[in-house]
Amino acid sequence: MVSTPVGLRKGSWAEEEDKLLRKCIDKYGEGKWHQVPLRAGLNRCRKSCRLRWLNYLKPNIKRGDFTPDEDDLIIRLHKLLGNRWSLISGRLLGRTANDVKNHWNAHLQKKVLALEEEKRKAQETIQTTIFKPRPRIFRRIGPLPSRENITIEPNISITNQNSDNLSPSSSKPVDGECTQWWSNLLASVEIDGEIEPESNGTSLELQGENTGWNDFSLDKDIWELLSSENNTIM
DNA sequence: AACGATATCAACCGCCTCGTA
DNA sequence: GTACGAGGCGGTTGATATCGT
Repeated sequence: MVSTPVGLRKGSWAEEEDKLLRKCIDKYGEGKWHQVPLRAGLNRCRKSCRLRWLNYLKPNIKRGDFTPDEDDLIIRLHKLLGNRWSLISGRLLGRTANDVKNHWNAHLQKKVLALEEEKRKAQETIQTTIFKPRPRIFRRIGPLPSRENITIEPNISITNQNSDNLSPSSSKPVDGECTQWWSNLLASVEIDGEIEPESNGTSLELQGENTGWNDFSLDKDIWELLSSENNTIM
């Protein structure tokens, strides 16, 4: 055994020391740890006595392997609380903070890291199969329609309060932000239409007979989302 | 059987908080 | 307001056990 410069014992506890400490706690109860070494007749520091009692001698301390349920609870609580071992152990009947901490460092940390890595790889796999939104290409066939008031069937009207862009002559005033979005959209129209519009099963082909637009495609989901708002874009 | 690597866990250390004088 | 001591906590260490070669 190692001794401190002031003569206090360190290192593993002997059976006799455990007996003395147990007897002392039985007689005086827990607490007043500064008095325990004297009362018990132990040549140990107060902290050493407290630790030995809390982590080893205290009744109802659960020994043996952690159950899967306990593992699961520790992982969840650690996610919530971080390295607050005393709080975590408080939710696990009979387990000490030291036990939980050791178990985490020896087993669960690796397990959690492995799971996170697995999850990350799975996420990467999913991301590689995601279809990115394609640019919407509008092709004009025929003359541009008047911007005074563009109506997309059935009841979607595009109007603008800004006289520099779309005409204010429409029946309903429009929200500035939405108008800007549409203005930008319209400004991006390919005038000479060299690029063929892409077509797939998820896009919605619309015929704009009255608008001068021969065809354009819009993702169906987006379209439905937009048109669900009373079929009117502001 | 011998040895090194790795895992496990009890114990220690240093710091922080809180109560008290 | 401040100094001090006790209690408590989390990080780290070191001894021992177990496993693989």
